[in-house]
Formats: sequence, structure tokens, C-alpha cells
Amino acid sequence: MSKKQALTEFHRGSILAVAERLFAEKGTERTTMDDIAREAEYSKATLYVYFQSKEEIINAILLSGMLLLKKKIQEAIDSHTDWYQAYDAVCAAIVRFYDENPTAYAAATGAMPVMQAGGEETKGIPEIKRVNAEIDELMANFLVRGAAEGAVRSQLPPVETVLLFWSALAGIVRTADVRKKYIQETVGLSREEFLKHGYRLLLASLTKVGN
Amino acid sequence: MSKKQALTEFHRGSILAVAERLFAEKGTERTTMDDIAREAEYSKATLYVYFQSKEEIINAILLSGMLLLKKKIQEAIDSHTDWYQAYDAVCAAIVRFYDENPTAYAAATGAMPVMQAGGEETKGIPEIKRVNAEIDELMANFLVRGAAEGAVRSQLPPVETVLLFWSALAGIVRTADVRKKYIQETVGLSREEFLKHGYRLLLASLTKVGN
Amino acid sequence: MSKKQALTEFHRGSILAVAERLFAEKGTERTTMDDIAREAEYSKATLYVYFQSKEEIINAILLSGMLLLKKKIQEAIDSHTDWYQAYDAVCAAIVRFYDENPTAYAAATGAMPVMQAGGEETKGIPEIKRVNAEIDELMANFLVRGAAEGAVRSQLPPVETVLLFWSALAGIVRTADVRKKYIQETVGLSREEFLKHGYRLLLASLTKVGN
Amino acid sequence: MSKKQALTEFHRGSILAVAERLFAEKGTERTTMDDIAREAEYSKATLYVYFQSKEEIINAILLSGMLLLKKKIQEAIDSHTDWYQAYDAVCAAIVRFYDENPTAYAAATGAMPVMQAGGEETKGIPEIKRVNAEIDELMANFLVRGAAEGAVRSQLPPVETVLLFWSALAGIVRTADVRKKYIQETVGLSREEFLKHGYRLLLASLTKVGN
DNA sequence: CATGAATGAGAATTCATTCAT
DNA sequence: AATGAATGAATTCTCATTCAT
Repeated sequence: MSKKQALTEFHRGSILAVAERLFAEKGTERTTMDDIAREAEYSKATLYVYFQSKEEIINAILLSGMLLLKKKIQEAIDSHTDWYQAYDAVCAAIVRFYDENPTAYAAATGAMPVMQAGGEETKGIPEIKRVNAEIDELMANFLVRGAAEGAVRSQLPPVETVLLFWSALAGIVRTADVRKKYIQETVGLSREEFLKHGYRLLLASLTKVGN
Repeated sequence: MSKKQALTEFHRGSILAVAERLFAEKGTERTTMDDIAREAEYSKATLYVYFQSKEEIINAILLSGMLLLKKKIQEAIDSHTDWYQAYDAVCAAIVRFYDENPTAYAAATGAMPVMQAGGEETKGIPEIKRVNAEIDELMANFLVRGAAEGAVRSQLPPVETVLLFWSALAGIVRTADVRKKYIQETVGLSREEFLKHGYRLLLASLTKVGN
Repeated sequence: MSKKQALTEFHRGSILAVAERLFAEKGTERTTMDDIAREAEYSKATLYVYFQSKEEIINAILLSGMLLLKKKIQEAIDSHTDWYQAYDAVCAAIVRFYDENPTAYAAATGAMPVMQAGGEETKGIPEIKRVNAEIDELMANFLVRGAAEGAVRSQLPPVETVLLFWSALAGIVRTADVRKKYIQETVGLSREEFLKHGYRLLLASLTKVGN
Repeated sequence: MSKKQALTEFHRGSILAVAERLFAEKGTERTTMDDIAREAEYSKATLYVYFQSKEEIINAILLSGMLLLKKKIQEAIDSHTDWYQAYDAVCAAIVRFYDENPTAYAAATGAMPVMQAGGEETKGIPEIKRVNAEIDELMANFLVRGAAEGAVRSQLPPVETVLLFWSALAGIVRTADVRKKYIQETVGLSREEFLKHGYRLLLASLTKVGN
């Protein structure tokens, strides 16, 4: 990559980092280009040098986030030969990802609509959907491996189960964050403990015997 | 309630009904006061006679939605003496509620932030939180009943498990809707089937033996 | 017309009057909604209460201008039984119109493109074109009358001749205005004299014998 | 001219050629410096090496256009000894010029304001005006020649008549272009035929006997 | 000389909210 | 109570111009 390209990537990255943070804090809708410009310490016009529109910024965050998520999950899967340990690693990776990329996570789990009302699929959307599907596939294979190792109930259809597991986990992760204070007050668990219990509970639904 | 109060309630109700529908269609952010006024056939200024702000309209919808949800869940719990049948009824009620009150559901499951960034808790928020807690309690008791009847693993701490179950189900319901098309294409299940499989899977995590 | 409608018309009229003046001074492109709002002493948002867009303001000016022009020409035609006198009256009316409605005049003579680049004919454009055609017809009939009275060379095809005459006159009127100073300096004629000579010259091209 | 100057002229010419084309396509206002830079394959900043501002580019186009026009008219005048034939050649040259240099033509005929609202005459404007006057003179002499040859009514004051003729022709040329479709539909004439009829009609106003 | 990069100053349009009647 | 009218404050996006290298 040339020096010029590297610099461009650097600026795009700075902008995306700020945007990701602001989106996480206030949502994409309530985050204005002015906000991003101010925090990123660029002029508003400069934003438009690096991105064609606000939507492109959002999509860039979603896409890079999804790619990262895929990578993290893959690494977690490969990290342990023991399926149960790998399962924990995968869940932990997902939680960590949520912490660092809430906006992308929202899109990955369908909590944010990825297509515009306009109807025409905007630039970048197809890639996002593709990576989304690749993640599903990754997880489905992981389930198949679990079944092969005797850990997972073999009568569960992998793809469907992945979608269910994935959405259930997404719900738990989201709740653990949004209602953190409430959880602490009512059941006295830190977010991390709550999440751990959460994916243990989900594990029970996948495995042969109550865990 | 005096005649005047009744009339006021009528108008508030008309407005809320329209707002709920529009929020469901376009989201709260993209629904304007103009939209609501036009569809409800009031002048925009009149909206401000019955509600102090757009936010109050949103909160009113959330609150009434939560109250309704609580009622529906209570009814479902009471509908069957058999715990397993009651479980199905509860899940079905929740899904139905999501269809009819997506905005309130989003708030009930934490998918929508209920408090303003401003810091000061706006009017109505405490009530919403209270009802939210009451629903959790209702469900916790239902779990306890399940344990008493031998259906639910007794070592599960009820309140915590409810929160987990609740958030997992919320995730599944949301995904089933948002990714309906994707689910149909990849696993060939209708939304209803997918949801049914979903709460059966979650049931397995609660009960003693794989179901 | 109700009082309300009358008031609305009043406001629309005020806005249009200011816009017409600014368009005349700086052109439609360089006149901003801010300019119009400031001069008309409304807030910018109020402009959007009375007109859906800047384009609607422009079109409204064009249409009302064209209607007025048509009326003035009709009146001029009817003002004298003698064709030559009526001819002078028509030319004078057109000149006067140019003074008062330069923007509409520009559109009427094709000096301003009436359709948007977008392709889709925007609201109001068809009416404008229709009135434009009606004016051409009016003038063609006037020529026919001139021929019947023996004033105009009868071998001239009326519609075509009107288009030519009309565009030639438009050119003269425009030049008389834009190059007023230059004309004064080089030939020592006031704009009015220059114009009078202009339409006398054009008359010569229409009539049997050099005039 | 030094080699350096020649190179500079080359670059200025490249830029102006592109700008002229774009101005013709979209108008000066809607053509951006970015557009020009992209098409001319220079960086935007380089444009400012060769021209102080967008306005200077516009003026340079106007000036070179006017010079070209003057040359073409001169050639047309000299092309035939017969005045009537020369007249046709002049008109044809003007029409051709319009096709190739619409922006300059607009300025030459006053359809585009040549001076800025700012008041201070920008660089290049005086030259433009001078050439404009020279063209007028050229044409006036041509008229005088016509009178001497007995073709043109001798009582017509040459300079004034040139201005009138010139503006009338400008109007016809412009209309023939802008309303081409309308003309085709209503009188069934191609633009070329319409224009020919146009300058024949104008000829009648100049000559002794109806033509 | 040539240019990549950056931006200040707008531009049209939107929307929640207020207020006189 | 009900509302027509008005608007301040944003919002996304654009563009001519500058400047360090």
C-alpha cells in the first residue's frame, strides 16, 4: 500500500473510530455529521472527502465490524480442541466484540435495519449481508463439530439452531448492557457474571444433558 | 372519572393509537409530529394540549404497552394448570404482543433506550420501570411454579433465570421478524415455525431433560 | 374566497413579489431562500409553509407572469381597431411586461430553461407551457388579422412568423435592457427610443412596403 | 513567445476547452471547478495556477469566443462580393458560432451578465467589451456597404440598425435552439429551416422591397 | 510547477415547539 | 379547548478557494 493510501486509510479510520463511538452513545440517527467532525477534529467538509455520505460511514462501520467479528469468532473456534472450551471462547469473543463495536453488533444481530427505506440497496450493503451469512455458516459448522464430538444434541438442525442461538445470545448481550444497573440491583450480578450464566444457560439447550 | 377527564382520555387514546402505528411503521425517530397530527386528524398544536412533548407520547405508548404486556402474560400464566402448556401460552402471548406493540416491546426488552441523554428522568419513566420489574416478578413466580411442579430445574435462581430467558426470547423474537426473509430462504421456516422452535429450544435450557 | 384563503394568497404574493425582484437582480440560481426570507421578512421556515420548495416559487412566478403577459397582450390587441396602432400597443405591452416581470419574461422567451434536469416535469410546468402556447396563438391570430386588413404580407405563414417575430423582439428587448448604457453612448438613444425603432424595424419585415 | 509562455498557453487552452464544453452542457453556475479539473485531467489546485478564479475562466472563454466570432464574421463578410450572399454567410457564421460557443454567444448577445454584482469590473471584462464593440463596427460597415450597393434601405442609421439586427438575430437563434422541439411540433420546421426563414425575415426589414 | 488535502461559508430542507386568537 | 401560523435550530451535503509540500 502506498504512503498516500495508508494516510487515507488512517484518516478514514480516525473518522470511523469517532463515528463508531458516537453511534454507540447516541445511535446513528441522532449522531450528526457535525458531531463526528467536531470529535474527530476534522472540518465537516473533510468528512465528505473521505466518505461520500453519512450512510457510507455507517455502512463502512458495519462492514468492517462484521469482518472483525467473523475473524474473532473464527479464532475463538480454533482456539481450543475441546468443544466446550471453544464454546466459552466464542461467547466471550462475541461479548467482547459487542463492547467494542456496538453499532456493528446491532446490525449483525438485526437490531438495526441495514437497508434504507429508499428501496435501492445502497453501496456496501451486499457485502455486509454476505459476511453476515458467512458468520452464520461458521457457527453452523461449529455446531456440527459439537455434534460430532458428542457434545451437542445431534437431532438439532445446525443452521436453524445457529440462528436461534445467535439471536438468543444477542438478546442476552444487549440486555446485559442496557439493563446492567437493574441486574446488579435485583440479582447482584455483574454484567460479566450475568453473561456467563447466560451462555451457560444457552449451552444447556444445545447439549444432551442439563449442565 | 369526570366527563371532562373521560374526554381527555379519549383524545389521548386516539393520538396514541395513531402514534403507535406510525412508530411501528417508521420508528419513533422518523415519525414526525406532523405525521401524527395528520393521521389522527388533529391539528399539530392540539397534540401539545394532550401531551407536553413528542417524548411524552412515546413514553405513554411504552407505559400502556407494558401494562398490556403484563396483563397478557398474567392471563397466559393463568390459562393452563399444566406448566408446559402455560409456558407455550406465555411465549405465544409475548410474540403476539410484539406484533401489536413493537415500540413498547422494543422498550420492554431494552432495544430502545428509555431514558434521555439529558440525565433528568422524564415524566413517566419511573412507572415504565416499575411495570417492567413487575413483569419480571410475574415471570419469576412462574418459574418457581415450574420448579415446584418438577418441570424446571430447581437449581436455577428464578429472578436471574427470568432475566436471561426474557432477553434470549426477546432476541429470538426480534430476529424472527427482522430477518424473516433470510430465515425463510436459508432454513425454509416461516416466522411462526421459527419462533416455536425458538421457545422450545429455550425450554430445553430450563427443564431437566432435553426436550 | 374565505378570509383564510385571502390571507394565504396575501403571504404567497408577498413572498413572490420579493422573489421576483431578487430573481431579477441576481438570477434564480444566485438567489437563496435565505435572501428571500430576509427581504420578505419571514423566517426561512415560513417560506416552506407557503411553498413546497424553491422550485415551486420559481414556477409560481413564471406561471403568474405568463398569465399576466397573455392578458396584457390580449388587451393591447383589443385596444385599437387600427392594426398598426394595435401593433404598437402590443409591443409596448411586452416591453412594459419585461420591466415588471423579467424572470417570467426570460422563461416566456426561452432564455431560462423551464424544465429541471431531473427529467421529470415538475408540478406547474405543464401549465406554464400551455399558457406559452396560448400566447403564441393569440399573436398568430393577430397576424392573421393584420393580413386580412392588408397590413401584413399575406404570404407569411402566421404561426411560424409569430415565433420568429416573438423571438426577435425578445432579443431586442433583452439587449435594450442589458446594453442600455452602451446603446446610449454609441447611438445616443434612450432605451425607449431604441425599442421603438426596434419594433418599427421588425414591422417592416412583416408589412408589404418598407415603413 | 517563450517556450514557458507557450506551455502556459497550452495548459490554459486545455482547461478552457473543457470548461467551454461543460458550460455549454450545464451552464456556468452548475459547472463546478471539480468538474472542470476532472475532465481536463488536472488537479483542482492546478486550475488556480492558470486562472485566479472560476470567474476568470468564464471571462477567458467569453473573450476568446468573441475574438473567434469577430474573425468568423469578418471572413463571412469577405467571402462574397454580392451583398446578399455575404449576408447569408454572415448569418450562417453566427449560427455556427452559437453551436460551438454557446457560452460566449450568450455573453456576446447580452444573455449573460458580463459584470459582477460586486461593482468592480473584473479582469478581462474591458477587453470583452472592446471586442464586442469591434464586432458591432464590423457589422455596421457591412450595412453601409449594403446601402452603397443599393441593397439596404439607405435611410437606416447603420450603428443603431446593427444593434437592432444583432439582438433580433440573437433572439431568433436562441429560440431556435431552446424551443427546437416545440417549433418542430407546431410548424414542422427543423432548426436550420427555422433559422433560415428567420434571417430572411430580418433581411426584409433591412432591404427596400419585401423579399 | 503541480497537487493532495483541507475547509469556511453557505445551500435547501425539516421539525419540534410556541403562541395569539 | 383547539388551532393556524410562525419559527429557531438543526441536518445533510456542496463548492470555490487556500496552502504546505
